Amino acid sequence: MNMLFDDQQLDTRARLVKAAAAIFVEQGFGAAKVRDIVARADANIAAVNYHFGSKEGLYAAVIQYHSAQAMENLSQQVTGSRRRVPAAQLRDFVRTFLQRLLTDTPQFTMGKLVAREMVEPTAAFNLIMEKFVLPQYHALRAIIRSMVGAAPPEELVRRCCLSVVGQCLYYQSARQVVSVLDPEFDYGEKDIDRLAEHIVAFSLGGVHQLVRSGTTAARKPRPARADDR
Amino acid sequence: MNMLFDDQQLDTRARLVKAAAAIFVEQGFGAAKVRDIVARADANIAAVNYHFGSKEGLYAAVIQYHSAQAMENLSQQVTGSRRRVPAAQLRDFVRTFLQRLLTDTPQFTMGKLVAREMVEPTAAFNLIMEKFVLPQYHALRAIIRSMVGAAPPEELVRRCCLSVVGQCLYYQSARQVVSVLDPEFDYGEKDIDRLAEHIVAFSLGGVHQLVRSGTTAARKPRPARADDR
Amino acid sequence: MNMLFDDQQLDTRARLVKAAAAIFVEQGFGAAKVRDIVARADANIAAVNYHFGSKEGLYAAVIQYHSAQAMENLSQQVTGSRRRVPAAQLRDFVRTFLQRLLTDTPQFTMGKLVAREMVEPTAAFNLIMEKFVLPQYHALRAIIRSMVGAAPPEELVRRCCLSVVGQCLYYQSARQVVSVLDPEFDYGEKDIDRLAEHIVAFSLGGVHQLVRSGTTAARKPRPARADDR
Amino acid sequence: MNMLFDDQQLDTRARLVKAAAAIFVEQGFGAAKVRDIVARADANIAAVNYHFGSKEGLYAAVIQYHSAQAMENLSQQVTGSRRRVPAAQLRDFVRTFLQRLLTDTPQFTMGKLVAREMVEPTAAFNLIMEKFVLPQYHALRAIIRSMVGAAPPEELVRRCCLSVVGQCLYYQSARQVVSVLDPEFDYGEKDIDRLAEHIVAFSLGGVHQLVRSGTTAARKPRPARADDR
DNA sequence: TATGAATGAGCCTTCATTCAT
DNA sequence: AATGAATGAAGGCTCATTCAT
Repeated sequence: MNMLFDDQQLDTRARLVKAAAAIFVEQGFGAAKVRDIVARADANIAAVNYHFGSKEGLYAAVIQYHSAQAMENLSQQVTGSRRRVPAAQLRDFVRTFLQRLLTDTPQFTMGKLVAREMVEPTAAFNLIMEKFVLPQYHALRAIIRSMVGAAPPEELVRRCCLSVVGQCLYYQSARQVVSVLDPEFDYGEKDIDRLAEHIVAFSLGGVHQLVRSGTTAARKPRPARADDR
Repeated sequence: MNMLFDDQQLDTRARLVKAAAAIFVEQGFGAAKVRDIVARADANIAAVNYHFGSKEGLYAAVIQYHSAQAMENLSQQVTGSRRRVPAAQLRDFVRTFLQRLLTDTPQFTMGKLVAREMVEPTAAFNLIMEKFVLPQYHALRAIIRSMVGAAPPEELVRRCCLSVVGQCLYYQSARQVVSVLDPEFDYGEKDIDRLAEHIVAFSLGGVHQLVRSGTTAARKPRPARADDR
Repeated sequence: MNMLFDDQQLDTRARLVKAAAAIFVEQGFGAAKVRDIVARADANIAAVNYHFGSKEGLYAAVIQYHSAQAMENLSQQVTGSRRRVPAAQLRDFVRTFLQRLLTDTPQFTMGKLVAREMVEPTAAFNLIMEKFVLPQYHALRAIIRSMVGAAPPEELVRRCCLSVVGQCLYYQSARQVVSVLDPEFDYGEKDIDRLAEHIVAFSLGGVHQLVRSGTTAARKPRPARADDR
Repeated sequence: MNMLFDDQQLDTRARLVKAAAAIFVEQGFGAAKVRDIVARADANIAAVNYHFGSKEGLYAAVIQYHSAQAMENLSQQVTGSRRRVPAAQLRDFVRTFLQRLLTDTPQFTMGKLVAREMVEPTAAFNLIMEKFVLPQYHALRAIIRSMVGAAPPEELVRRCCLSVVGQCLYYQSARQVVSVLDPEFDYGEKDIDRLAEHIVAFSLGGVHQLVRSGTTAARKPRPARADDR
């Protein structure tokens, strides 16, 4: 049911948002030039000011435009894997997270833009946090919590979340490094799936290890069980 | 052997390199202004082009200037922990890596600059890779390899390395996010030590889990064997 | 005979003229923005060019719209004080002139607009001269002439007129200066009345002095004669 | 002793100030374009920002540059006519004031700029008041006060000052009107002298009339005389 | 060797006007 | 008759670089 849009059929406003998303992702807010954006959108230089007030306004519009859809995607994803075991939920989360982050299809631009905003915050940082980062973080935290039980302190859960997210984000933030260390990794669907498997396995091992060892202020480490994974 | 430099005693060239390092780390290459750099170095506006040819040349000089010392630091570190068990070597590596990345002392600027270069590569990317990233990567790879033995494929080792590095780098790249999710984490020495403990424990668990499960993307984990870990 | 207009009942054209008058007076022709005018008139951005051809056309329309009423006002005023002695006529003239210039009621906008046009002429200058300035000037000239008799040359009468007008206009053109030199002068009705008294008395003294001394630029004032004044 | 400067011999900074003074006087601060100024000064577009920070900074520099000389001129003028009778002092004041206001020689630019600032205040208004307006006002007030004695209230003196200044300023602010009403007045030296005579005579008559009549808030109203009005 | 001045390309933004419906 | 969108010229300003001494 994916409609194919010819840019010609979109109005100027939509073309600007689309072009801006691509260029902001490629170059970052500061380095992006509105002249490049309007050229790509086949619009007039003054159109940005007319529709969005300023370059910053356009940036905020890009975020707002995608946030509704992103929220829905997340809730679908959470709902869809709610009845599965925690490890499977984690697998779903990581795979989807990586897809959004690494896939080059235009519908997944936001992941890259969000990643950029984490590394190089702009005035829209709070908006990004609220609309994208925190919802995803809470989803992940719920999964991790369901894996470790109620006993471990919040701090342990939080650090495990950040360890998971950090592993994923690295492949987006440090693409160039990855392409040097692992030239065969071409960010295709298959690569991403295998990477997801790795991160999930690594993280499951990490989480269980922490629960077992009870470090990081853990109050009651539970004994390891045979079916842990 | 740490010489104390009074800025007044440094020549213009050295003052420029020092000031540039600080500002490039704070703002990135693109956003840094040479006027700010020369102001901080108490030098003339034309000094950058005179001494280094261009803003890019100054950036390269900053990297070159620090690379020798960095190499030495790394080899000392590697030598120092060579006789310890792999887990302890990993602990040393992670702790040092995090210190360089997160500590605000001026002598550790390069870690942040390298982190920035991974996320936002410039013309100096290759130089950075060669002088900083690859040496550290090889050191980490050797540690991981010594943990898993000769059997597991190179791909598994590489991914474990990136999982370790990704966890560390996230705390530098996404400082703003961390400060929202964990406001009490203030990047002090104690915080960094505890964080290192977490990442080491998490990563040991992850590595062992992957060794247990046999391959990077194996669907059917084999039963754990006695000599695991 | 003052009709009360509800802005809602005026058509776009009339609302534009009204809004434009206010904004042109406040900011001058050059600094006024048609976007502000149409916003105030609750009209479309294209309405100005549609109805008046251009910003300049709107400005001309504002002047035209008010000129008919202004002419009538002046003739009423002249007729009303025709049978009084010249000094009383001058008092009427100055008081009315100042009221139009200094009072903030919207029905007296034109005085301020005319004052602005004198100081900063635009393409509409000739229109303003013909419709507003010259009629008033001729009225004032007639009063002065009736005070000095037929003997004094036209030049003397003209300069006296300009001296009277200059005194009045200063309080409009240099409002900011007046508010510094005389902070208690708040352009209220009472202030304006007292100011009119001053200017009339000062000007009567000036005119009589010049008549006594005989010529405009006499170097050696002749002794006063019995029939002076 | 008037040195002739060839613009080529002035440095960029001075050429900018000179060109800016002329253009600011001609067009006002808002309408003046820095591209026109730098073209006239034969300088680069970035020179304004380099030397003065901004267009506003250049405007302030123009004022500052002329203020020192203006202060000195005024004090010389005051000293020079101190021993003369008040009427002669007034004649000196008005003549000098008019010359600065109306003469087209470049050394007298400030008068016109100050006049413009009174009518259309900018951010530099306070500076202009302090450096130009108030000193001249105090000089004039002293002259008027010496003419009327100590008895009349300050308000009367102030209004007489404003009446004198208003007459003078009108010939600058409303040049276009004057050129219509009095086409032969060409702002030459002779015209200005005769105008000064008129304004002085008119004002002397005005001041004396007011002292005689004791109006405008006089504390002790004298009994009305038969020949009043 | 080292500097303060000068340069020009290019940035975001503003604004009166025109277009297409 | 009237509108919202679109236009393009032009504005002030920034910045790495080069010039002239």
